[in-house]
Amino acid sequence: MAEEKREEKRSRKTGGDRVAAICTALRRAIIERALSPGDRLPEDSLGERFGVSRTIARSALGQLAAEGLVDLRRNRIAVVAVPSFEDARDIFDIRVDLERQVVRHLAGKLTEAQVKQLTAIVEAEHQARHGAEGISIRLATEFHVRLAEMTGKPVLIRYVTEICYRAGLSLAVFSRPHSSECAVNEHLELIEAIRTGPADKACALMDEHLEAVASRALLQSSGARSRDLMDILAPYTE
Amino acid sequence: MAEEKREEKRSRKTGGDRVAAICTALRRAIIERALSPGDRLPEDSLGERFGVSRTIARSALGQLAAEGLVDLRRNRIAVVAVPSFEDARDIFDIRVDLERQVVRHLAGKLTEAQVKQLTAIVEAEHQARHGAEGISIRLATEFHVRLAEMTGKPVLIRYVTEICYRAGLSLAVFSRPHSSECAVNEHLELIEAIRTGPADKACALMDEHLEAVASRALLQSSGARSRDLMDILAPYTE
DNA sequence: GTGGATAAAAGTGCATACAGTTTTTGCATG
DNA sequence: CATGCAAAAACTGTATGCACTTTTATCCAC
Repeated sequence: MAEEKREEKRSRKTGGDRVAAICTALRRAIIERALSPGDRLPEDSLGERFGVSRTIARSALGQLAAEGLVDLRRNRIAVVAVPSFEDARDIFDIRVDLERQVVRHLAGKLTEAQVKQLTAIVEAEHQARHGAEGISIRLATEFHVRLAEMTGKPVLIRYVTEICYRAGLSLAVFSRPHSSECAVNEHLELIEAIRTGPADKACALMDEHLEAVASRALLQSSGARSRDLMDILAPYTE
Repeated sequence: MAEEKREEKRSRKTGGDRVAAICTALRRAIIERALSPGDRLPEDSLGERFGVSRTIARSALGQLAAEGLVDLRRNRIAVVAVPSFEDARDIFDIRVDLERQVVRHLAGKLTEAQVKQLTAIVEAEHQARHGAEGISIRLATEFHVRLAEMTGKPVLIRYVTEICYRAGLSLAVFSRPHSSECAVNEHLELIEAIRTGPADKACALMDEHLEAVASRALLQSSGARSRDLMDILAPYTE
């Protein structure tokens, strides 16, 4: 069994950045909730799963740890990060600022092609609305990431992308199943506001949207799933 | 010569995160301008210099690349990143937002000990005012990083720290020798405003301060040192 | 059974070896 | 004397091996 060499198809010569490939796969698995906060990510298994050595898997984990998606402690197995409630709040605060910048740069400047691209994503969100929840969340994230990419500003893109993924992970911890995304309409309104509107108006709408997402998830359920011993035992300690 | 085993003193047993040690050293070298944008960082030399294998050096470079301080391209030697002018501008824009958050959280809440700590840094800045320029820049950066640390918010601390280092690197590219930091007084005023003042006022002062630093460096010298072939040859192409 | 020592298993930390890829150097040629 | 071009040197990409740590499983006393 161990000797099976599956996936030997690809050229295997100059494998175009396999670390990045693993990162991409894991990011997606995390945002779609195929992986949950706290899940273990042993280097061996990871490497075997992707057909690479531990070296590569380890490097990918390091990268994801730098992005705040993975928790890496010395001599310990890596785990999907488990953001605290405070972390989640801070992540959303920063996200608001960053995305406001995105909107400011884009307001009134979207090309027709860009509008079409964004609308397509929202359309996909609409389709996925009753399917697996993970897909909805991924598409919602993709909407914001794509928006950032349209600024063409590498630095801004990098930070927005990272913070969006972290926000998605935070939601996995603190939002309960069905409170997540009724936000499809809000995305449509956003497109319209950015396309036509003055920057201030569009920014305000983005603020509102993000604050709504955060509230739906964070405020009302602060610790809904927080399997913290203290909370669980609270009713019993009298 | 090659066989010399210097630095064999330390226990060598369970070296407490040597990757982080290298990162710290390089970050500091970069911010102090001992390393300049574009300088080469071969894994071998780096490893030898720090008494570790290429594995560790490589990992450190990966980390710094994730922070935007190092440029890493496949099969190519790593170099200290060379931010473009647009990057620099975007970095400062993001910095303003992040540091505004810091100030907002801290306004009116600094303890006496914290004020003392900050004042000590500014004092050191004052001392270093006529010494090596690199030291001044490091201390100025340290002031902002320490401020962020006082919020106790890990996420915010991480992003502010990273963006401050990137800003420092940007200044290395775009600010000319003596335009950098006359900002010692501004730091003192900031401490005072944050200690006493209402959040809005302190935020405004921080905005002003950062905008001033950016202007002194970025606007007036847009490309002063941009050793871009196109610029250098422009006068000759008629 | 329950607690607890202890040995096996599973994993990480790191150096090293080797294959493949630039980059440099040295040399012959026009 | 510039210009290719080919061989050597310098580096990176990745797998693997071994030491050390943590976790899990085992077994024995009580």
